[in-house]
Amino acid sequence: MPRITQEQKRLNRERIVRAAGEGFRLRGVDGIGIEDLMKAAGMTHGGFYNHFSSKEDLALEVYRRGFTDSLDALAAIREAHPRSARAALRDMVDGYLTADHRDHPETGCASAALAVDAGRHGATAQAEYRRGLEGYLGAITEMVLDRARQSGTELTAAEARERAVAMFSQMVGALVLSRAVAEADPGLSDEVLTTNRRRLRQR
Amino acid sequence: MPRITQEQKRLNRERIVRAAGEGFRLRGVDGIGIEDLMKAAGMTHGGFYNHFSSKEDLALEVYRRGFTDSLDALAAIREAHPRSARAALRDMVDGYLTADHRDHPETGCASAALAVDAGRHGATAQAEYRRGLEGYLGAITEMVLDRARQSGTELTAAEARERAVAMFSQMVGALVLSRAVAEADPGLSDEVLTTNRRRLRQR
DNA sequence: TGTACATCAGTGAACGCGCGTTCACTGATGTAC
DNA sequence: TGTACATCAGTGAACGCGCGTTCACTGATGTAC
Repeated sequence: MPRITQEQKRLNRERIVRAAGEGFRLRGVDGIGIEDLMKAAGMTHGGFYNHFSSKEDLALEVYRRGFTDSLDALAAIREAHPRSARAALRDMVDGYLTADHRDHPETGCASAALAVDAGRHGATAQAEYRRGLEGYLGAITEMVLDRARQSGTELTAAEARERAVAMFSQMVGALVLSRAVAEADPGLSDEVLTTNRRRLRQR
Repeated sequence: MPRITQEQKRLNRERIVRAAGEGFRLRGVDGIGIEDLMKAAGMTHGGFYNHFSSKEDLALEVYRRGFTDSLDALAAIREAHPRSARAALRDMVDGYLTADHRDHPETGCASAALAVDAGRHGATAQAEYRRGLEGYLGAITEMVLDRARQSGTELTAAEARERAVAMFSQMVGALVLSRAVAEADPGLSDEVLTTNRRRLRQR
């Protein structure tokens, strides 16, 4: 059957990256093999090296893309509330700290699912992760500034950034902790989500 | 040379658990092998199965012990400030969110280093993790209650628990994020630590 | 536009390595008398 | 208390499996004329 169209090749590569994005989030970079990833992408494992020079190379691509979906989602939330950054922030927090997000790391935030992996996989991986994190923090900072502006409150850019960093740290920690006990203690897991949602809403 | 004393066997087992505690925190349960762990414990790999029935069995032991050191440390902090829970809480946060703790996950908080692993390794692992987490949250809740009592403020147990959950979530998230970019962007990594330290101190 | 040939993406077998686990062996420890 | 024997913790080789990676092959695509 091969050879295939250049366009088809591009699509196939895309499917590998997507499958890896889900597999790595769910089971960790070390927790899933190339054969399984390629199977999930609908191919056999041999062709992998037509697209990537190594598994590590693929992991870097996944770290690089990891935040783009999240940033798109954030942008959509902001567009849905053009006149109220307060409402947008509330939607962001409420959407982030849900049972659904906890139960589906494979399609969720890269920051929470890949943070520990990135920390362990060296400076190159971290550099990609870092770019996404900065983008995310920057977007939240803007939202915090918008909210202050819209409510007529005084707020320096530095203070807004501080709030964004603290807010996002709490969001990530809450998601990670709720996942860590999700199967063993659903009640505690839910408590972590709802408590953090409520308290983050109070800011 | 073998056979050895029963007491010596107990000590050897302890060294394996300690080495695994550090190795798993640093490189993940899937990231380090039994040969390396046994070498770190000062033995050859063959004897491993005199102590544990499988690697998973060892991982459970590590999860089980993971929080005891942290809980001991917390108890020490509380004893150091018998009259001021406010000071104890400040010490806890300041000690947790340091560059030293970030740079040495192998001897640090199990919650932050093993959370993602525990989430991925099924209900048995999570059950052990959960016990430690509950202990930690319980201790922080008590400290928050003590602080309110000492300052003459009204505070329900439920409200104290909420504050403890939110506080610990933020601490874990901050540590995880700061580790995820530590090598690639030390400035950002430090910012995450200091910002969260400052904001947590304001509660 | 048609033809002839080079290219190359996917296939599936194979390689080599490391990992978790098993095993025969050793000899000091534990124990039964 | 002493002796004779069973036990069993550590050693290091070996096993089997899965993983990341390589490779010969195929045949449709891309391209040169």
